[in-house]
Amino acid sequence: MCDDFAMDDVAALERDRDRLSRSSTAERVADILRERIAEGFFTPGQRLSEEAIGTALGVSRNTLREAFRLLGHEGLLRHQLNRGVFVRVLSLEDVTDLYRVRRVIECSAVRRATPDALGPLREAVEDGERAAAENRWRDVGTANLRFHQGITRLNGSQRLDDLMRQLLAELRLVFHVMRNPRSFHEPFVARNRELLELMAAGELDKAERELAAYFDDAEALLVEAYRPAP
Amino acid sequence: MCDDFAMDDVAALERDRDRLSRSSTAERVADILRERIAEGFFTPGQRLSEEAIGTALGVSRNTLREAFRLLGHEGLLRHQLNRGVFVRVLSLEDVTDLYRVRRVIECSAVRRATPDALGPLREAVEDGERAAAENRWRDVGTANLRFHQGITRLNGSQRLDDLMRQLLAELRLVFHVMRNPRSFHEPFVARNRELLELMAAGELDKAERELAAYFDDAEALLVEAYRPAP
DNA sequence: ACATAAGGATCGTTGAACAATCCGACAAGA
DNA sequence: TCTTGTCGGATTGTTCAACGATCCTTATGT
Repeated sequence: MCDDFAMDDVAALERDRDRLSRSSTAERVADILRERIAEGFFTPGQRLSEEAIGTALGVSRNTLREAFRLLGHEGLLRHQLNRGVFVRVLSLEDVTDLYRVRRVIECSAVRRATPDALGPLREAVEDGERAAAENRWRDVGTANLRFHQGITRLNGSQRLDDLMRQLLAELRLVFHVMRNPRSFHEPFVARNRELLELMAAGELDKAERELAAYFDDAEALLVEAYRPAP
Repeated sequence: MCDDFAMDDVAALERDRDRLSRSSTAERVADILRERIAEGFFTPGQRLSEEAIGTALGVSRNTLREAFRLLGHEGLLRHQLNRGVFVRVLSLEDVTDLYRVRRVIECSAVRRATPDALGPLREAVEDGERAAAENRWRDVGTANLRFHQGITRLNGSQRLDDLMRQLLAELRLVFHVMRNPRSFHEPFVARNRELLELMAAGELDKAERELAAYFDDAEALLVEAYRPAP
């Protein structure tokens, strides 16, 4: 009888799991498009045709339009009335603003670092170092984004985590335009390690100053080289 | 001839301005709904019926669904699959997170205050004081929100301004649930004045500490009294 | 009282249709 | 040759009708 109750309980939980993953078609289409943009399949400036994509994905235009609206607020798409939807091309001002926000959020986060919260950051740093040693620069970039998402999480705010996820997705659009990702990722592998060790040692003021300098350098490097199509 | 060119130039620019303000019906519907939520016409927890609102506004359900998607990301609406769209009810955790974000953003902003940038803040403080003297507590709340949007603007970041606009709209949902807005606005009229004067005097460290204490107090007051419907 | 089935309301999606807008190609005029 | 105007085609934005799926409420049976 106690065993019977446990079996029913487990079955009910499995049904709940099924419900958690249900989503509307519009949301699933948005997921697909989000991934395709992140991996560079759809490139900055490209127009997303309702007709073509609706046909390719086997969904109606209305559903696709809902999906486009879902992505609009994430800074990935730009709607132009009567002309369609385009993958965003970030301006130099956008890049500058991205870094301004990152300074505010990530420098605040670093001041809250405790050694027991650094596990995921350590992992990202190690993954980045490994990928760099093997010349996998795309993977270095990915590990770097994880490192910064991890820093943000030190703030302990869901909203800031969500915002940073979006900012890093936008930044990825910037990198898609760049010709040589190695030059933007390579210098920062060692600096991520340095930041991590400063935080682990509790030298939080120093970590914050180092992170601010890091952003100054990263921004200058990017602004110097970023050439969005006009 | 040189005069003719100048006249044509001006006329072309005016036409561009007309184009700037054109928007799709879905966007205009979202604007209307956003205002109606902000003013409390649609209240937290209320379900927004596609049928009823579509009929009332004279737009099709598809257009309305697009408008709902536009508002979803602003934290004003909550989609529930197969059950409809509801005006968000913020949880206590939401309130706590809102204040966490505000501390990060607004305390960073205060450190950047310069006397020549304080005009709009001064105006908001004065409007708030005037409204309080006349017992217009809703207007006090509005002036308070303007003051804080003004603080955020000191960061000089469009993205942070947009984020704060959204956070303050969410906070307004919290106030709609509260029974006595006066008790939440009154103590902060004088504290806004104090913050303003500290910034004007260049005492930025002190202003930042005062703002952090302000948020601790405001959050505690709100968390103590906020009772969202279950 | 509890469980089950049925009915109604509504959401999610599809597809067709039409009006409006935009862009490109081409022709005409200076 | 360059500029302007016109037209046609492509596409977007919106509406409408329809249908299946889901959820909630109500009714019925045990």
